Amino acid sequence: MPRFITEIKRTHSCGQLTQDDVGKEVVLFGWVANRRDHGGAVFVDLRDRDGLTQVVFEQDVRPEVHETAEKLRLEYCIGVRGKVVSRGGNVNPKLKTGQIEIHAGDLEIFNRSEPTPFPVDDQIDTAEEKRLQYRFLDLRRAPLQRTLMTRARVNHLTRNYFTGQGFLELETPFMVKYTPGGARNFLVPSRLNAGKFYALAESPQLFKQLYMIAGFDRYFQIVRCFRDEDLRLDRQPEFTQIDVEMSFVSQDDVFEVMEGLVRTLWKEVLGVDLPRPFPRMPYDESMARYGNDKPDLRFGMPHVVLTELVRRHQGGGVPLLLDAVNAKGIVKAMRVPASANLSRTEIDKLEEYVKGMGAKGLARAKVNEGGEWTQSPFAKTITPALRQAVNEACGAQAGDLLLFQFGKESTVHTVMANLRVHLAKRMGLIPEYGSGGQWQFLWVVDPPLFELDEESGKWAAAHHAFTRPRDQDVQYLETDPGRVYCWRYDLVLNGFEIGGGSIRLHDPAVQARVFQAMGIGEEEAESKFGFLLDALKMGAPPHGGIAIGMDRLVMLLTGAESLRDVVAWPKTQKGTDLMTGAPGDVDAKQLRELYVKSTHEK
RNA sequence: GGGGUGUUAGUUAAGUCGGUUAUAACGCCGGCCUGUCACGCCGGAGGCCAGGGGUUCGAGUCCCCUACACCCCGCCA
Repeated sequence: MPRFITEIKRTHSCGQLTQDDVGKEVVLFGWVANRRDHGGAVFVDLRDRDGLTQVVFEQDVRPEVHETAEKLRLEYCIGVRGKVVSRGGNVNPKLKTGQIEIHAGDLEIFNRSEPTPFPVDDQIDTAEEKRLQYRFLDLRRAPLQRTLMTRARVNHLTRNYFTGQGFLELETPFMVKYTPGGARNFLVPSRLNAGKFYALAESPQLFKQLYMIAGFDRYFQIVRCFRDEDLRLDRQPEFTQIDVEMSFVSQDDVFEVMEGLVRTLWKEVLGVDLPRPFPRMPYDESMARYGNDKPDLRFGMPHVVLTELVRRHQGGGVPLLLDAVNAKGIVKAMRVPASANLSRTEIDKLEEYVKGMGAKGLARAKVNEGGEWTQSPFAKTITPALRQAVNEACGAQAGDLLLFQFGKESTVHTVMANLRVHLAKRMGLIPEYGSGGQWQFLWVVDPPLFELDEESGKWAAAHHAFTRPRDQDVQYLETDPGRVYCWRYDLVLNGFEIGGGSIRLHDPAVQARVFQAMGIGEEEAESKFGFLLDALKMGAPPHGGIAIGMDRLVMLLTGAESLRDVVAWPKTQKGTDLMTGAPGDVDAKQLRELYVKSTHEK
């Protein structure tokens, strides 16, 4: 009897055969996705990454093969040889291959399978903990296979696109020098240099700039990055960036190249034509209207900043608001349309929700026909003038609910930003994936170069120290650093930051003034970034670039609910790998070789 | 570091007001079945109710602690 694999080669995939193949002798390899044993005939749905094909084993055609087929169980890995037969009027419309079936003449069981800890089917309702523990089985399921195949396609299309645009795919080191500030680094102890450490690169940032200075002109890389920060739904400790840098470019040039990439991906993967150019919004407007720099523009409910209004009305009879304004805080409101129809209980729940984010409470006002407020802590004391002004500013109609936050600026923004998204979900304003849902791309541009560090009172680089300030703002570097805006940009899609970059500061003289403003002395700058500062002095070209969060992009592209669904081997929220058990203990000997001693007490 | 949700059979869930033998579906095991495709029928096995402590005559159920998973704040230039 001939042997599968060595003598009998696979001829087709399980998603390939159609009516046109009827009569062919074919060989399929795959896994038993389902079996239906009717005694004299056994039906098996054979699965590979391409699809399902029904295979029939009949007792009175090949008794010995049928006998083996009776032993088949779910997830057995098998090879089948047989004839493609039309199913005539008995087609299965749910299957791509539903017009045909295979009448098996030969069968080999490559490997049996123990009962799997959860069903390997398309309906994923297994606890994620179990899925991550048996990730290889989870990945056998069609939805995850489709996602990873899309991811592979994104990789391929990206390489094609950039190569076609004259970019060079160049590599950068993972093991780099530790630099304080920014994201926390994973550290790698050096065996050959006692007491010294490498850091795993949080991005190729400085190296890609050095490629520009070296003259490579156009660089891209699909590269793994590492950051030892707390995890989120859209954050993994190791993640992949589509990293890009270009010489002799303006912000518009960068946008054009990147919009071209994104448009290509959406067209090729989804068949969607994205409008061009992508809209842009100044950073300050984004903060004011949406409370963060990554607004989801698929729905409205913008914030209304009332700080000036309250100031003008000297509090308008509401001491709390006046206090907030006098303490350099801000006041924001959001109009929730009457249609939301929030119950008292629901609003109380919202209050608990915002308190979890540091809010002191959730002031509210129900607007009635006359524009008066009810169910509001402000109702009794607020002056009609301020009330009317607020109603007008918010565009409040009878039946609407106004929600307020006031106090520390950053808290107000965070709370209101999350509240807006929370309510939109509750109100069903966010289109579901595949429902003709919109793709709201947005460039958030023109942010301040510095932000005030609340603890130290010092100006710190809002992004990194090598972002180019706007030429007209350079004059304020010494006198009013908060007034200096810069060539920094984020690409936002549906409320997720999927990329960010900047035009770099290539002028060493301005660079020195930026460090000065941040309180970084020449010596400190030299020790941290000496090599880059040297390089900037030796004919550095004007340059800029961007990095796209590839995992996030694929997550949104595929409608996945979490980064973990687009990363083949993800970590849990505590950074562990439930399959391998990483991170784990190491031998004392290894630690000694690395000059490392743990201070952890068990 | 903080706030929230959850943990019951291999899986997904139910379990009322604290009450005596903890249910169901799917899966698994045995048997029957030649047109199923969520196959069907008959029979069966399967439980440290996450772990620990407490309240109680009595705890899956109430309280406290811990662990793990998930969501969020902080953090992530």
